[in-house]
Amino acid sequence: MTTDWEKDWYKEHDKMYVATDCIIFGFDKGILKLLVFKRRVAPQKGAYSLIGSFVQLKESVTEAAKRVLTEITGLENVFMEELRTYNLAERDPGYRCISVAQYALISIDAQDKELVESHGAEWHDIRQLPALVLDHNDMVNDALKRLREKASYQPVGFELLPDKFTIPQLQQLYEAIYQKEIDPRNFRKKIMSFDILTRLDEKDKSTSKRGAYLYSFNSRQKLNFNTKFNI
Amino acid sequence: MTTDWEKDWYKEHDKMYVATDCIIFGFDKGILKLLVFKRRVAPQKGAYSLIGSFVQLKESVTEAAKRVLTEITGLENVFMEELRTYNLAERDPGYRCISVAQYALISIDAQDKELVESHGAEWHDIRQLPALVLDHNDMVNDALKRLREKASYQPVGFELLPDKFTIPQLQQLYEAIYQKEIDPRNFRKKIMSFDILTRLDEKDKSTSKRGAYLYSFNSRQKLNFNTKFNI
DNA sequence: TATAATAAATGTATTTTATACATTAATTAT
DNA sequence: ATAATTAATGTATAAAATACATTTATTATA
Repeated sequence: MTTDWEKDWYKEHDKMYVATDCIIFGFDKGILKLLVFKRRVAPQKGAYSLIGSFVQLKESVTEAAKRVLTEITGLENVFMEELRTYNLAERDPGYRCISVAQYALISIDAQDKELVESHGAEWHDIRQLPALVLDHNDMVNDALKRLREKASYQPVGFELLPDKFTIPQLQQLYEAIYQKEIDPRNFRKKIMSFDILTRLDEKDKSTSKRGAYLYSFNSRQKLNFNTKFNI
Repeated sequence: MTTDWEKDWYKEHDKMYVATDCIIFGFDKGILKLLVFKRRVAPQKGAYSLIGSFVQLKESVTEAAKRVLTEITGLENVFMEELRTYNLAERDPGYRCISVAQYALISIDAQDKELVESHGAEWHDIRQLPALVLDHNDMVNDALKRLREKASYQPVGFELLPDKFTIPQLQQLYEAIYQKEIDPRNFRKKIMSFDILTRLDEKDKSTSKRGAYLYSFNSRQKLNFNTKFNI
């Protein structure tokens, strides 16, 4: 395919490390959380960081992120989307390394809790995060911003809930994403208008005597991209 | 900062080439255009590609993109935003190389036309693009999609117009971005409601006897992010 | 077994925004 | 003076967002 001449042309240029870091969101008891881990190896042993990995030559960046995510949470087929690259020449004091940040939404109760703990990973309230290494706090802030933007024009975040959830739980999730209160009548009306939820014949009575109906999420295929979703 | 032990830890991992490719949009005579260039060197000499460069160790990805953009168009301070990475292990048949795609919006009449031509770069109607090398056509399609999304929730694309422009020109731009006709009464009403344009005491009479008032764009600071911009 | 307590569920009126649509105005060329 | 041409404008209707209070189902307990 390429001639030797062409390969030489490539070789004139610089190579660098490419990493990927995962901003992993979860939602538990009304609180939006982030999975961070306490580094057990150098560099920066003992410091908090996002979960990440160097990208290997044989794998795509996406594959690298999924590899590390599965390794730590036991989950596969997780919703994950590229956020952006962090690419300043001096961002990593060790070597030149760019990082492709990706954010993931996972259902906390689907995770392999022991596996997570065995890797030194911890769930932290998004409003009270520790200082993270390098530019990882920037990544988290940018990911949160992206999540809010995305939620403003399409239903989002169902990946953060268990398979069966109640409308009040879904509302709590939106309140956690936006960090503001939402009117329950308007919220329900809006969500229902999208026709993406199926009401089950089951109730969750853990938070009220009356109980709230459980719903499951329909495939999102029918969603019109231009749907306005201002809540 | 880092110990030798830590440096060894880095060195266990793979390095790769990091490139950046620019999806450069322009707007000329009512037509949305893309700047592509005919490669004068291997690999793929003679083929069309986006304008791009390998990222050097001493520069950020953003700097690399601006370097090549200035080199080819003579422009500085161009609007440019990261689109996403293209990172499949097998995307480049030569060597492992990921590309950070960035899209730029430039005012065609501000470019250095001769410089552009001297680099073999050409403006092509976005609706009739030639086949581009590697995954560059994907990049263009994704960038167009992003541009449309962005335009749906905030005024965008003023960078594609000269400093002074008329409302009909601005409408043409939106029609080119969305590839559909827009009602001129509703368009004007909507644009004016944002309070981002200043009417000048000058008219452009190149397209009508009556002439259309020229406007300039106010700083976008006052824009509310949540502004709905469905046209 | 009646009552209190509690969160879930619902409806309506008002305001804002989007959409659809046709005429008049300013200017130049003839 | 008139014809030709694009720019500029307004209004009525439909759809969506917002603000707001009461009833319902259920359990615990008096």
